Amino acid sequence: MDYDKLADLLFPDVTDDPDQYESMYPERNLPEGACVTRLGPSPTGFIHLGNLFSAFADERIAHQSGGVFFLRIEDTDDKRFVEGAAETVIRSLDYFGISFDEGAGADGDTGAYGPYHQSERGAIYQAYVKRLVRRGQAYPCFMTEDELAGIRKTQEENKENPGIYGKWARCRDLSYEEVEERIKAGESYVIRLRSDGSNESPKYIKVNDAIRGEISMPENSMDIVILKATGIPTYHFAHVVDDHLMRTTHVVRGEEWLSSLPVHIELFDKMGWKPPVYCHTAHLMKIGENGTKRKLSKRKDPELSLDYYRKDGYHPAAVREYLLMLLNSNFEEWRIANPDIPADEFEFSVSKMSNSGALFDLDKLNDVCKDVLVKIPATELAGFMTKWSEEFKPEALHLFKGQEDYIARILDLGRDGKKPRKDLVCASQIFEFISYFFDEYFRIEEDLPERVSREDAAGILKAYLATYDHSDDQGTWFDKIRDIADEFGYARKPKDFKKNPDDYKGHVGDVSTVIRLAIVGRSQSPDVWEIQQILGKDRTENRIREFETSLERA
RNA sequence: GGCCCCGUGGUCAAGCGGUCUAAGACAUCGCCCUUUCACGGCGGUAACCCGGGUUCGAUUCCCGGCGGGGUCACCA
Repeated sequence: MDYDKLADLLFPDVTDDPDQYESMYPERNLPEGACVTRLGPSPTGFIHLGNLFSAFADERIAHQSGGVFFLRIEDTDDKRFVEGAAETVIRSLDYFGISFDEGAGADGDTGAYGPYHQSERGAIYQAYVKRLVRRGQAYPCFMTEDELAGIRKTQEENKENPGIYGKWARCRDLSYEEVEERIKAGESYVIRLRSDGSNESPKYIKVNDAIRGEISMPENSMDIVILKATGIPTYHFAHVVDDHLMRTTHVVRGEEWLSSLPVHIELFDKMGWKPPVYCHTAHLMKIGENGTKRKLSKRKDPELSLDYYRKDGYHPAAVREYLLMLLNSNFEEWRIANPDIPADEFEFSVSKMSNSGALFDLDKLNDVCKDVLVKIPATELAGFMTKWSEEFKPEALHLFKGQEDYIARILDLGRDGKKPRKDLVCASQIFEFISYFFDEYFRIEEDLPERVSREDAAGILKAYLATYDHSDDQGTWFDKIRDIADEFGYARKPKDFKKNPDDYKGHVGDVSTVIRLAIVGRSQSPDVWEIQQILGKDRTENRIREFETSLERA
């Protein structure tokens, strides 16, 4: 068979010498040890937690080493195309503080290694495929879908390995004439790799995965499709060509790719290129309905969607912190030792990445949020609340927009000192947490303490109002409450009550709870005196009065 | 089913042949602090999947089971 002739028949218009691309996209001029990574999302633009997880790793590996992190849109499947994918991806990741150095962008590509949309790289792929054909390492295949399905069926029945190899690769050795004839007849065809691997007695290949160490697998023996009937390459081929030409040094991807690694290794080998360092990450898991771990699925699990966290108003810095914890097992300990250093200064290491699937733990995320939010200045959080309500709680926007100073004072309640309060988790929770500051949301949510009668409560409030002086300092203020406790037969100090419970109706805590109830509508809140200072004299007195009259009325 | 990955408390995980009567964090329980809650402090419950080897000695190495996950497309 004259492969040159076959190559020209298949690709009459392709005249490019693929070697020209080697000089068009030379080795990157980077310092020793700098890594080049990439994110290659399909163009649905939908970024989920798994992508984010992987993107953090990519970003850290590149930026920590002084390398390059770029975005390549992998739109080789026209069925999945969505307009404006690059913008969506960039926006989603930017929200979490991840930025690209080059690649696909909202306003076109930047960088010298493009195009960064696979759909625009047709000429490059074709040139290399043509060369493969010329070398006899790839061939056209005319098998129809039905034929393929039939093969699979017999293979299954005979318990043979499924796939196109050996005798099943029926188009492997077609004559030039037959190929020419079938093309003329308008038959559609794909280009398959002519694999050198043996299906019966495969050699084993060893690959050093940066996360998993040495893994050994049977070599590839399948004549996989490298160019679809549409002339567009499959993922496998595009990955090999692109990551070589774009000079990617580290490929971070999910472990679902592990099983196609032999294909990629053979492809790199046939192309005469050195494969990148592979980093196969474990999947994020969740507990399924049957109580077992399973991969998070983007169709079934809302918590995989980034919008899920945006809706609840999880702060990006917290999500980032949490994901970093899952990504690198020693991050958490580092964080405990270095509570105030930016996360970027943590020395990320690929080898410390977990190789078993981590269960997503909302409790842990919430806890991380508390620690992260307590370090964010209140004014910044106030702005965050405005943005969040703009998108997810528009009916409450007026409470935040333009009110940032007021909100900041509220959010700062009890956050100073060496033991700051940590009650802020996420925007939706914060809204709920501070809702009593908004008159339209304020209401009495809980009952009086058990030890306080309705009459006593009304009396306590009356007495409180009578002695209330908005300019009292905190000490004076609470002394007055102790006096009221005394007056109504409650112990001035809880300890007195504990010692002699029969001498009192309760203790000062019960009395202050009544006041707290009047002011915030619930029995738990930050310091009431500070709340009153923010609320102001009038609103404070009004709330006391209103609760008192409501108690008397009933 | 073939192939591959993974297997330490409820969860995330240290451990890389003896220092393991197995660290830490979250969750949980109890106590302390305290006008409530939160914070903080102290303490408790709780784990090396099973069976064979190798070894003076296995959580750690090897093999076999078992369990979980992934993958076997002209999808990525």
